[in-house]
Amino acid sequence: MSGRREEILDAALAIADEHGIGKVSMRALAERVGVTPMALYRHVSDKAELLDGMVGRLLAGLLPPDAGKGRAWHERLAALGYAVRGMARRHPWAAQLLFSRPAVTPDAVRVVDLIYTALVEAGVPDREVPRLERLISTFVIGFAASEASGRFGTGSLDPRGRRGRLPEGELPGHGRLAPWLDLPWDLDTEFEADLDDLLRLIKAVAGGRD
Amino acid sequence: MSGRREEILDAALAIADEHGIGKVSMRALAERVGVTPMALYRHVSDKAELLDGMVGRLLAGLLPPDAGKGRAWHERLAALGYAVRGMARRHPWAAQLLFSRPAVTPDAVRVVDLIYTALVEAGVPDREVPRLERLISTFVIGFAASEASGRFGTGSLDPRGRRGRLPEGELPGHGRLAPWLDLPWDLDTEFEADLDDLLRLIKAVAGGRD
DNA sequence: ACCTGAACACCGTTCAAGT
DNA sequence: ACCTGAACACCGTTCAAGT
Repeated sequence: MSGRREEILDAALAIADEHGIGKVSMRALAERVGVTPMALYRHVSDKAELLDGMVGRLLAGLLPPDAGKGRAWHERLAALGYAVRGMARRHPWAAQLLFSRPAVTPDAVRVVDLIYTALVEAGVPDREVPRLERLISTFVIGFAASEASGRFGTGSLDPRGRRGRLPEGELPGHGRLAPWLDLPWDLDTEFEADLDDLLRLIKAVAGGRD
Repeated sequence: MSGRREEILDAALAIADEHGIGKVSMRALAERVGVTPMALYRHVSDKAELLDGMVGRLLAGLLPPDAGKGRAWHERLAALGYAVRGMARRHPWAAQLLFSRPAVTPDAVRVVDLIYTALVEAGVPDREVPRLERLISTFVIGFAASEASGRFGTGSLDPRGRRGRLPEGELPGHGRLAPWLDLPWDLDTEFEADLDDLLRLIKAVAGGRD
């Protein structure tokens, strides 16, 4: 509709990408658009609605143009997973926001529908499909948010520091796994292995019951 | 150490539980403690450090006093999962914060160690244990955060509203699953089923390779 | 050691007024 | 229809000063 609203969302995305979501204020945004803060409220009802609009923009870019036609269900699911993670890496501020609101915009519903149809095609019983969709999307968004926020740490340094803080013997697990915890690890291959495991889980639900 | 710091954290938790995390400001906190805002900086270096301290408090209450001695690995994992979800239900503001910082406090490391030892006992190959720990904790925290923030919607009303927004035929998945989407659903049994599926996944990794 | 007062550089949002 | 100015009720944090 209004080209002004799109211009405002463009500017908000630019600020978030350049300086972090914390710098996206109505005042800073207004200055970037070249207008008074109050003028924004003509095109956006709220700051919350502004953030929703920003997330909506990213969701719109998530779907493959052909919806993955001609590819197997597990390829379509994996592609979507990689797309979400890639989006979170390009826009680290976005992952946290995905947790805050239900998927009600048209683009978000389309993404959910893509997962539904893939799960149905995989042979998951109809009544289990919505639950598995939430399981998968929760994990994928959670992984993206963890990565973006630094919850996964940086690798080799962290575990070493952790073991140092508590007395030996109080952390038997860390002690036994020490050789693996000291190794640098790669989130790309980890995410790949996680998606593999989730596909296996889907197949188990598809084949194991009903 | 300083009893003053504990008093400050108590007050911050009380404000967050009563009025939401958004009302936890240095100024409001100071007033509740009965002191000037600046006095807080003697006991807390930062607002970020204050939030870390609040999360630390909750993590300390998460571990079973006996570390689950005498119970099977899958019982210990499930108990921890329910504990995390319960915590997020009592303190809805906390789940989002768990995503923001790596688990480096002593209590957080103890929780990670509990999962490590359970996975080792389950027969998961050592080198896969850290990855599976991250997979499980990411899902559990993600579920808790989704529930606390309303990402999962409220049930019956939401899917009906969703389908209405897009033309028929554009959402084949929603169309097929309509009977299940209109049903009210229960997050308690959903979380139980999810944990079951994750335990199955763990067993598959434990038995299937290496 | 512990706390205060005043100040700086910010917020989101309302409301009446301008063109 | 669209934008502005001034104002209200807030923020986190620094810094010099008090006891």
